[in-house]
Amino acid sequence: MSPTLQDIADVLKLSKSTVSRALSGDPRVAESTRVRVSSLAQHMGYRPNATARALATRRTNTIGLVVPWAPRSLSDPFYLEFLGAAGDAAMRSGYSLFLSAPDGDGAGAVRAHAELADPRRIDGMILTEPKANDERIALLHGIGLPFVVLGVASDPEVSWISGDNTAGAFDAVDHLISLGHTRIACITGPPDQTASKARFEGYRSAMSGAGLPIDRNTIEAGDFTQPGGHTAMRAIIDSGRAPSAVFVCNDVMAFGAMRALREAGLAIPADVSVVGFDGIAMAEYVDPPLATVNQPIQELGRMAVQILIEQMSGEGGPAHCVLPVQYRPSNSVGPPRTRAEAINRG
Amino acid sequence: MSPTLQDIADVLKLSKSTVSRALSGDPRVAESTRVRVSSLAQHMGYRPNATARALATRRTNTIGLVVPWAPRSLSDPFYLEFLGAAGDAAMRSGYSLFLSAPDGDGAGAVRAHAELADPRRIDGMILTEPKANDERIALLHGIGLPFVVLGVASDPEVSWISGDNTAGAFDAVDHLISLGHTRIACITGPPDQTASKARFEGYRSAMSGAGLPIDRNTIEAGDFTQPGGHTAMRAIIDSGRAPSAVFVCNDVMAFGAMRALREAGLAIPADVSVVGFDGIAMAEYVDPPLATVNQPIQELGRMAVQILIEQMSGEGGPAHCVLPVQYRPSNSVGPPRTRAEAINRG
DNA sequence: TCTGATTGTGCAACCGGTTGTATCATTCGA
DNA sequence: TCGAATGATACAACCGGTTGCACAATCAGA
Repeated sequence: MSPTLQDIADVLKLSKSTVSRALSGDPRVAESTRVRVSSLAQHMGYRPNATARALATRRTNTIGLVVPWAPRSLSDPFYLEFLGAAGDAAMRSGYSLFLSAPDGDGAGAVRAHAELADPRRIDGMILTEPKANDERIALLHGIGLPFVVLGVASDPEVSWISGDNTAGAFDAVDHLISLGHTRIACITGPPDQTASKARFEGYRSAMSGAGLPIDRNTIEAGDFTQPGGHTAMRAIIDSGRAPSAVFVCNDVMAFGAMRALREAGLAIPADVSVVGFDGIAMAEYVDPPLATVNQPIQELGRMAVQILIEQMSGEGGPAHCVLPVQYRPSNSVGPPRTRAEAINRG
Repeated sequence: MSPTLQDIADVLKLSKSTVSRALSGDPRVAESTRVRVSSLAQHMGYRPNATARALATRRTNTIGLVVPWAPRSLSDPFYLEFLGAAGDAAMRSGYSLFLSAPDGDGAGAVRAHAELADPRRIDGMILTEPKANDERIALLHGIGLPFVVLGVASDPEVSWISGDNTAGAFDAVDHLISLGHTRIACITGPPDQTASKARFEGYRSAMSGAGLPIDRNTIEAGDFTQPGGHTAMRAIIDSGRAPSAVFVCNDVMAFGAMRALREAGLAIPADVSVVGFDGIAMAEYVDPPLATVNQPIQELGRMAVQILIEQMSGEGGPAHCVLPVQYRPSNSVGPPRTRAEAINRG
């Protein structure tokens, strides 16, 4: 058993309250006592029991994070990077990370949030993949637990942080348009997620801004996974006239789409240009390197923790934070092939 | 504030001990009382305070997991998948996951383990990326915290679980040899990690089993990251005679190596065959699809939790578990090009 | 010498559960 | 009718910290 405050107090013939105060730097204890206590504590290898402290202070110094693991997150490096950055930032601020990985999207996820939030294991929570009318947000509001959403929440009372989805998507699609593409497909994420909508909105706005029509046959909903991107791309190819470019709402789906294009004998970018979204490390390592919209993933993780800590301290109102993203062109995009265009038009 | 046992007791004019026993199904409370208590608890939305319970029972029902985030883990989907599976398995067994993501490999990581283990926040720990004489293992042993290692530990007292690194590497290299390759390079992981050594041993054993010499110039140590694989492959290419195949000790490095090969104008697999290790989802989506050794990643996660739970229950001795892996050929490997061989020999 | 700060420490309650043991009211056998 | 066995519940200690308040000791000023 590791030593307790009482053990130290016994040795020094002090009370445990004095020992507690000495270790916490309370100015009321004499300097000499503080020195004796802290050196003995050091020597005995004393470490405060986090559970007992949490019970007494009603603060756990722990942040909860729920990463739904199906179907998306498990296969998406975006989350690991976010997780790592958030965990690191939390640690630097004296917080730990409590992770829950429910294997479902619906009721299971809601239950997971409740089981994390309600037994007061955590002081605050980071919520990922928000949906339009998200049950989980209502739940946390009801419990009164501070939280921050990774993504955009419609309720102005809710704090959130997000990359600039719409602007990033706009820039990417605008670049395609500037290269001369007119038939630009789009593979979206799950329609109920706010990030999907925002990115699609950027696409839509760039297209209509250039006076380009949107062909329903070139819009497919994916699920943010490689197989999802693959299936969606295949559906677009099979639907008839192939587009000369495709904007995919995340990198992982873009990888699936690239594979579908290769399988169909279409060259990238000669036949079809591909752009992704997120800027995960892997984008630079596929062939050709994937043009994508760089999100400041680590910054998102750090800021999410920072905002959450502010929320937990009770100061200030809800924070809404949009971080700039940067479109990064690469060899997966190029001008449309005139010949292909001609064939398509024919 | 959510209601406590005392609140329920007050309403029903019972003592909190009776309420506690009623809710835990103690046979000593009358059936009628149990019904009254549990229906009121339900109605009031009672949820036991996990902290208080942990303090009283000295069990936190929590498993700690330290994922060092630099340089490797952040960029490696292997860990996210493992994490998800472990988290899910833990949840099903009534445990939660405590995550720590120190940003360093050395002292920082040791400290992170200590800070997680010592304040008795957790009942057990999963330790990743073991090294030859791992300080962290000694630390946990000293504290007396049950733990399981993801990877092989040399101390027979320590429980561990691992894919069959040596056999997997052997099979992969043996396949290359059977295709006619004789100059086979190897990009290893960090030399101090046991997984690196075991995989290299499989490589070495396949080579010597076939009577093939190992050229020092074709062995490079990487760091399990894409850039690391890229740098290592470039070093091998620059060292003089290019190999006709390369065995890379994890998939992520293999992606980096593939890029280096492309940059050097070498075709895969026509000029150089490439094999990875891990079997992450992304391996199927690069071009050409990467031949790799499939690890049962989710199974590893589940089993790690299971073994740990056994350790925590105190039953039985240490468990050592090797899960079979499966070499999966793909288009990134092919027979050596005769012409290239001829040039190389010349 | 007495009063009143000032300083350093101890006491005890509290956080919200769990659990060993005592108490009380029945019911049963003799 | 009495004592013992049984069943249901209450009491109180405990887990290991934190914290409000009381109290003792020291010291300066009157």
